[in-house]
Amino acid sequence: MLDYRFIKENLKEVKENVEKRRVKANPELVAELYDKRNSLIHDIEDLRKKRNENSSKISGKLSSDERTVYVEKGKELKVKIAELEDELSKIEKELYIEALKIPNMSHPDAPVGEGEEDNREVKKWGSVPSFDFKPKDHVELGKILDIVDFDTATKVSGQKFYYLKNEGVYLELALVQYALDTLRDEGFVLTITPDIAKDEIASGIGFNPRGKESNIYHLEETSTCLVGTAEITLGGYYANSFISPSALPVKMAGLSHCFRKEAGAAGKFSKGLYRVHQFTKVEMFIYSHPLQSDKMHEYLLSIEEKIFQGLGLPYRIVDTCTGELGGPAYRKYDIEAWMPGRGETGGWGEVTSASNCTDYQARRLNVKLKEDGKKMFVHMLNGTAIAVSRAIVAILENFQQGDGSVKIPSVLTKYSGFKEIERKV
RNA sequence: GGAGAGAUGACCGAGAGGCCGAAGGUGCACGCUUGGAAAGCGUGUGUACCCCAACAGGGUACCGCGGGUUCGAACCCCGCUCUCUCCGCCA
Repeated sequence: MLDYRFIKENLKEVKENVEKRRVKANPELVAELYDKRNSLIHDIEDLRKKRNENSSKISGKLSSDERTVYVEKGKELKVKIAELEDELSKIEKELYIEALKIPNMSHPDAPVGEGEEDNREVKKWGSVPSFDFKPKDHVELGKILDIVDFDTATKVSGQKFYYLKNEGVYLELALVQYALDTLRDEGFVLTITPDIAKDEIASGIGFNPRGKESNIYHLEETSTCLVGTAEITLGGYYANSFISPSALPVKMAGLSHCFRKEAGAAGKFSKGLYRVHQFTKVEMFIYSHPLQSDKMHEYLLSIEEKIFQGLGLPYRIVDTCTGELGGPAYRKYDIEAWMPGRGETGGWGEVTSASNCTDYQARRLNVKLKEDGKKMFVHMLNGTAIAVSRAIVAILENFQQGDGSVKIPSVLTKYSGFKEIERKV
């Protein structure tokens, strides 16, 4: 979230940004509530001061008459204070809820726009494969290679679940290892994170753990949820703490499962592995000095590129437009890999996303840094190293052969133990 | 899951209704001392928010979290969470 005072003092800019982001939020109301809150606090503190003075008089030697007077006075003050405190807590609740709706400010260079079509393509890498046969999509390939089974998963778990089978299993593990090795070499601290997190952590990151629109699964009778990404568990790692400036940037990688409800997300590009309720992902996370975060953002993107270049997958980089940034991001780069099975002629499909969330998450999670006696919130960034299910889509579809077999990127073979997957049916 | 013990500032640790934002110690910072260092001495050393031009000053709150009792609560009462020990269960 943004700082209340910042909202009030930069009302014009915040309003403009809300427009750019295409979100429903009311910065003016926040500023108003903030003022109301402050004046209430002022009054309450004043009364509390009186109460403290009054009660300290009672501790001295007093006649019983005097004593009674002060006690009565104290009782009066107590009632008044309680009234104002009730009012304050209402206002604060409202203020908080309203402030939460306000998105992060946007990077001046982020393209302004509404939807996908307004994203700015900043780079293309590799060449889109041309086939001398009609390429299959990954669903069909998964079936004939006998490595992905949707039908049984639908019976057992429901729609948008899948079993990985046979080489599919090794393919997932190989991708994970490849990503982890890459990140280890980059000096990241490797972790396997919990797949469950407390609501307060999830919402600190910017996920709404409850509610119908929420994309994440809340666990009944607990105040926890299944993580939609390890961004949550990695971002919670340093919640409520100070990080020493000399330790920055803190670079962490987290392997986790990701669970997403994806309610109402059915669509033409949602088939197969592209949009599923559960997948495995290696996530990168950086706690950065505020002055370094733009640079760290580029760094995360460069690692993502390295990983996809290593896999030999053609991709493009997109600078996400303001309407698509989501609440916490200040700027976001997506990598979209070429997916020949997408639509009639193939298309780009998002495989990674790197966001600079500046201090938006750190403020709620209370992750600070003290430098020269000054305290500030750290900047938090996240990026996908490998979202396994989507990487599999791209690999199967790009590296398919005329006979339906699929060649495996050479960087993976030392982990997978095979160079290609042969057709089984 | 059952039983017990505990949760105080960066850390250790006092405290058992008003004199406590909190003794003492350690650590840390600065200064003195020294050829230099150690020791020693002195001073300082939490967080958040509000007022304010002010990292000058003032105020309020915070002793795990949330309620309650009281004129007044770190201290009393209730609920919760977490940690430790023992038992059970178990990959």
